[in-house]
Amino acid sequence: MTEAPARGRGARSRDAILDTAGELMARHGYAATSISMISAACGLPVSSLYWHFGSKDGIYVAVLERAQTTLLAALPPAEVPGRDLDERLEAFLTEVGDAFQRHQPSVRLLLGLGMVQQDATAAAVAEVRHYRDALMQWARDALSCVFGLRERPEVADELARFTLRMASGTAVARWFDAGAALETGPLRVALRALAAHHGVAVRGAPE
Amino acid sequence: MTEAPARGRGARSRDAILDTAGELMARHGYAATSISMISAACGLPVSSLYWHFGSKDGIYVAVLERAQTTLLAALPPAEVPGRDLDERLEAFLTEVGDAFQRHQPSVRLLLGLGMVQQDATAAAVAEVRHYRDALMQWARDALSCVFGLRERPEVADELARFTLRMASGTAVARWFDAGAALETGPLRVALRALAAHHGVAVRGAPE
DNA sequence: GTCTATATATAGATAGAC
DNA sequence: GTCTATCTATATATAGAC
Repeated sequence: MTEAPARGRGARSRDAILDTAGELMARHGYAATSISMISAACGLPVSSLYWHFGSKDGIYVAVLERAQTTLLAALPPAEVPGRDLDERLEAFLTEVGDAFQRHQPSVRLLLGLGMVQQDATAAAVAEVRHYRDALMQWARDALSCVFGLRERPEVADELARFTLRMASGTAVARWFDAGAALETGPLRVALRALAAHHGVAVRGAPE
Repeated sequence: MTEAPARGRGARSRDAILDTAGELMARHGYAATSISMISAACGLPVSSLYWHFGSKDGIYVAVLERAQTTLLAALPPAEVPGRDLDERLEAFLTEVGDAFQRHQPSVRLLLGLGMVQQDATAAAVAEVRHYRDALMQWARDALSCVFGLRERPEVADELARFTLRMASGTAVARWFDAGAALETGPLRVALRALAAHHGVAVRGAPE
């Protein structure tokens, strides 16, 4: 969206800046991360940061943009494999749990916007909204595939919302208790029960 | 913990400072809220803020402390009323949903610490940990009462964790979509299913 | 594209009169 | 306890040589 990601000398600097900025912002938050901190951490002078991104907010937007791209690109296809519901549900939960585990910094970064949303640029907010929408749609599609909900979009919607909120809540828990993982076991039971509650055929009781 | 809350001239100022500081910090986050902003918003000079709280961090701790006290005091007794499981579960969910709705700023404030945790004082972190622990214990006790889990503490634990994570996730959702409420309907279905999954007697199928 | 040097504003915090 | 005035550090951002 901003520029091609892989080129000569300047592009490497660009990436280095985004790497360290992302790491620092994920750890300290946007407001608490200063340009000088980023400069010191990545070795390039402040003026270079401004040459590349124009402003602190520009860096922020670029960081979010990249985190979003990375995270969305890593999502598996919404066509969850598996011949029956149980296999697909298992595959879905494994994928979600893994992605959640692998992309901790991105998740943190994107969640963190909440605390600065009021001050953030329209561009930054839009970036995160887009990310959120894309994630939601993916979850909806994947769950629709898992439970066969092509005719019941509102159910797919509820299940997706449920799943994402549980994931967000777990991310929050991780702020206090590093190492908190997405509990896919209870989530599986809950999703099955919710589907069944809406009259979706769920071969075999949850227990 | 810091001083008596209701006295003459100075105490009113103290409260005014905490009110506006809490509001600003809940909206912008800790780092993005400056002493001068608070001073301007509440009318008292910066030196008064320092006289009362010593430092910006002191204000933060006091704000968290008060938010915690308020929130915990508002929690209903863990002895959830109701003659059968369904009545108690309903009462529990209503209470949680209401508290969640009523105390939005406190929740936001306490969640927000996550983003500054790395830099925050030990005192601030301890404050939030204590809050979190108290909330968790309350949920555990209440759910234990709802489902009759005195002999199954690990199940009560799982249900409480599940509930709190869902609540946290919903708080996050509210950052993007104001007006997002705790969906007690799906939560009820999920909790019943989880209890049943662990062999707890849950008279009547969830649907 | 990267560097040194710097402009300008505001941050957190204090001094001391009242 | 509250005020005005101020110290010092650091923030974002720019200028201009290389």
